[in-house]
Amino acid sequence: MISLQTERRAQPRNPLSRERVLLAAIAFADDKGIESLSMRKLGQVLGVEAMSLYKHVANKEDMLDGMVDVVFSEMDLPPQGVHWKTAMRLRAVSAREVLSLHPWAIGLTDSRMKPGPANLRHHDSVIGCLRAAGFSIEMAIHAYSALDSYIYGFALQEQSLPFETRDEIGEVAESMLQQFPADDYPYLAETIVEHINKSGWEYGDEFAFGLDLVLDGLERLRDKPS
Amino acid sequence: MISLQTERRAQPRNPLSRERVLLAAIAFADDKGIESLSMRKLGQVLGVEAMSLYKHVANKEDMLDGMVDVVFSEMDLPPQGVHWKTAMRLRAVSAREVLSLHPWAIGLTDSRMKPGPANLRHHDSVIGCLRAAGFSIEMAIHAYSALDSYIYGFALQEQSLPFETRDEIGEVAESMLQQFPADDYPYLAETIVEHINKSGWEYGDEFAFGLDLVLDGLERLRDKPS
DNA sequence: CCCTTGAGGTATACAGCGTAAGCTTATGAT
DNA sequence: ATCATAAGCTTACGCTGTATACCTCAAGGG
Repeated sequence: MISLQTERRAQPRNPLSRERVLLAAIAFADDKGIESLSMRKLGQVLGVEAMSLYKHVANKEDMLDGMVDVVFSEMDLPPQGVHWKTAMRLRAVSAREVLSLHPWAIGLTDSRMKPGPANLRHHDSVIGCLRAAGFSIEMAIHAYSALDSYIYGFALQEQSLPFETRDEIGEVAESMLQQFPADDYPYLAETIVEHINKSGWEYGDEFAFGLDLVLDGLERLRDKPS
Repeated sequence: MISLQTERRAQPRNPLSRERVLLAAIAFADDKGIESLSMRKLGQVLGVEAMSLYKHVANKEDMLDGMVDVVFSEMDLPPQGVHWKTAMRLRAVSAREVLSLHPWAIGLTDSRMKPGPANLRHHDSVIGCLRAAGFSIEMAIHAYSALDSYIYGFALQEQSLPFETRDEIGEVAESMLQQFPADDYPYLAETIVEHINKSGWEYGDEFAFGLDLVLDGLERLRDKPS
């Protein structure tokens, strides 16, 4: 009896916490995909019954919100003390990197309606960087909207590509070209055959092109009234 | 007996079809939200048992794919015979419009992995427009990636805004400003108070700004090697 | 005209889901 | 040692997608 107690105290169950739940859920989603993340399976991973999770999380929606905010907290904020373009580029690259590490996050749009503290902190920091660089409030809003649209849109497209590695591109391209008569979509076929399928093309490399397009455009407009 | 048969023939049950199922599903999702679209409820709307739907649709995933392709078919293709910038602007505006009419479509990223014919047709047409305007294959890929990232990203942000009408902006802004001490996110607070909450600001108006930013940038780079 | 046939629709059933309600157990303060 | 409280467990309910087997009925060939 007493020995049992001491044994138990020797290895005390370290209790769950909201943070442990969120981190486990993120790891699960990264690994097996968000669509197969269920409360029961997550409980199993944590050595716990499903209902125990509800002591640390209001419900699944709340858990997803929390997961998204953790993801936001992983993104670098724009560093201070450097040119605004450099700062914006660094935070954009970091944001894309994080979003591609957690591809499920971009799809949880419900969660973005209730932004968590990390999300708000991120927004504030970006706007602050732009304002400090001399952007008017109006231009800062324009700039933020344009940049974030591009970043999230790129992450969304990257995630929904039907291939993940370079090797897969060839297979997918081939099977696509077989499916349609190749005359139905001539330009698409040309693009695939002539370029995508050759050389070391990777979609990820496209990110910098569009990002610089937006940043250069913003620089030109910075001081114009709009 | 015979009269019964003739009566039945007078109003023959017009059978379901894949198209009718898809259109009803789209209407349902537009109306009640994609998250509450279930096979049983959809069957109910169509006056049919849930399992009947499976005669016209392989499974729910296939149905969602089909819905997304219908949405793509609603987007205007870039018109021929006008300046490429005009054509691109028109198709971009149409795409955003369609995506904001069917806000659920942008989140169905799984479906974009198996693009339907309307989706492929759209891609082909856009690439064709750029190539005809003198873009190299490489530059056309760059341009397409940049434009679509911006369009989808904007649609995604627009959808995940916590307000839908102008009136709601004020309420949301007020409740947000109350929630955080206002010193935590000073720039965010400033932006909300000084600009967003005033005047006739609407997020939708931001679309044109970023779009022209990208289009102008592309024009400048069109003939450069990359 | 009858009979077959196959497509369209139904009935039933099952495993898995989120989670409400009430219970037991472990922990930390008194 | 006691006891309040937090952590975890059990059970149960209504909902989901869909496999399987069945029924019904209009169309076409004999």
